[in-house]
Amino acid sequence: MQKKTSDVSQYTRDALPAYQQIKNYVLDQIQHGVWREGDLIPTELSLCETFRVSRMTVNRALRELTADQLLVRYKGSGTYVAQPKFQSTLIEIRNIAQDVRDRGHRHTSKVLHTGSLTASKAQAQRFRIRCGTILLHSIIVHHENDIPIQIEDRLVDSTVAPDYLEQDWSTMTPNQYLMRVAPLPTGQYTIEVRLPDKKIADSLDIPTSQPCLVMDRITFSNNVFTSQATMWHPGNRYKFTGNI
Amino acid sequence: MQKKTSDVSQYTRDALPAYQQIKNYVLDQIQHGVWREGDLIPTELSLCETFRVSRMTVNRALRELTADQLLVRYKGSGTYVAQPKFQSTLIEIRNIAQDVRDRGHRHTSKVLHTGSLTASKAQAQRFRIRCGTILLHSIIVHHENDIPIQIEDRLVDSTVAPDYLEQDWSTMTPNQYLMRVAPLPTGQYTIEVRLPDKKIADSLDIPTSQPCLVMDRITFSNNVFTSQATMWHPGNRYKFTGNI
DNA sequence: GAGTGGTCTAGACCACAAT
DNA sequence: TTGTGGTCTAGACCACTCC
Repeated sequence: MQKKTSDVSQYTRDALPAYQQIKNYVLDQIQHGVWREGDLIPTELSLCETFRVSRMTVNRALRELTADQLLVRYKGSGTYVAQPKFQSTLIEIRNIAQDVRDRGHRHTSKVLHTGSLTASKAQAQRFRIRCGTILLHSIIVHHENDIPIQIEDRLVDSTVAPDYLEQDWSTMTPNQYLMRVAPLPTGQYTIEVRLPDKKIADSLDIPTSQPCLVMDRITFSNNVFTSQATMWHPGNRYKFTGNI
Repeated sequence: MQKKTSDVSQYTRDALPAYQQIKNYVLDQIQHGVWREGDLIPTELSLCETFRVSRMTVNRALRELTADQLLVRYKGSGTYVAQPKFQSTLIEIRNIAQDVRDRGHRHTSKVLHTGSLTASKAQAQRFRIRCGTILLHSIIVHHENDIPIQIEDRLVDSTVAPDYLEQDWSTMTPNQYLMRVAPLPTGQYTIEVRLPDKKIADSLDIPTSQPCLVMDRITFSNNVFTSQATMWHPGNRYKFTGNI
């Protein structure tokens, strides 16, 4: 083990191309929180010495990670860890009523329920975890300017985030928290139209006859299950927007 | 003008990096139909001579286009124009009823309307085009196993695809066609819940009281407006799925 | 064996940022 | 002025495909 320069022998052992080994090294530094958002990372020449390769090889690794939006690079300045892309997918919930209005949105949230349970057989299969794994459960209503915009029903793997239920959701959303403890999320989602039950309708301040936009999302970090969430939005007031 | 090797002087004039000039050249050959899906394109060494650059520069251009899924490359064989990717975004419409069923889906489509119009002031602003630009208009119903799954109401810029209305939609969807004439699409979309009018409801074989999942999408290719589409899906039968 | 893409080197010149 | 990333060269060796 060295001090200033990390020991990278674990990355150079395998038969992968050198540029891929460097990419894996950088990815791991970010994923394990050694390098955080906005941090300046080693220069190309520094990585050349560390990995004993030419500059073009390091350049390719860093250029590809930049194309993947994991790094940002500035000529004359250096290479930095990028801010994570917004919400994981297409999410960015727009208030139809206030679409034309300015900003100054005030976000508040209210915890309706917290608890824990053990994964059922169906959940275990769907989440690719062992049956009986402890899952932490939260139901939170999010408001924008005192208007409910989302009910978030979420399950979190307790082995990934044992302190999940102790967080203060007035200063941080579950998404923000999970992006920190489980970066580089992958997963699947569905979007559909559903009618809310009485409890959900009341919490969203809508009648049970009002169809909702429902997003269901399962996320993994490093191929390990992190969280599952079902998010309900009143269909008369909100829509999803995104970029391609 | 040359014969076997194209005249590429129009690409090498500007001050762009050499690898970008080569990328633009390849993109144009595909966009203008000179090179079509599955075609073998010139080798790296051939492009080195054409553009008078080193192999690493050509390699970078072709490698980036491969990462963008526009080309596929085989060691020992050559570089080919890729088959266009499916739907542009997160789309992949699942039939809830047949979710568990096998494949063997049969896709058919029926053209409800075609025509052309000139861009209104609002459209011109929204699409970033000049007022009065000729837009080609189509309304198509897509069926899967004879069940209507989507109404696609689309506007296409006639300068990008003047022969749009002459296509045979039984062999190709508008999306597939547009991917060929305008590769690397970018743009924005929204997803919302809406009630269909009588005409849309009838075409989708649902009552007007059935909420629909509606996706609206504007696409640009090379920062030039290509197309806008509004797509209606019956909310009781279908949902969107995707990966993060 | 000839041709292809996949990777890599050890230099180089440049534009730009920080100082 | 020094250090950074952006680009480019003119070679090289390799694995693979096709003949």
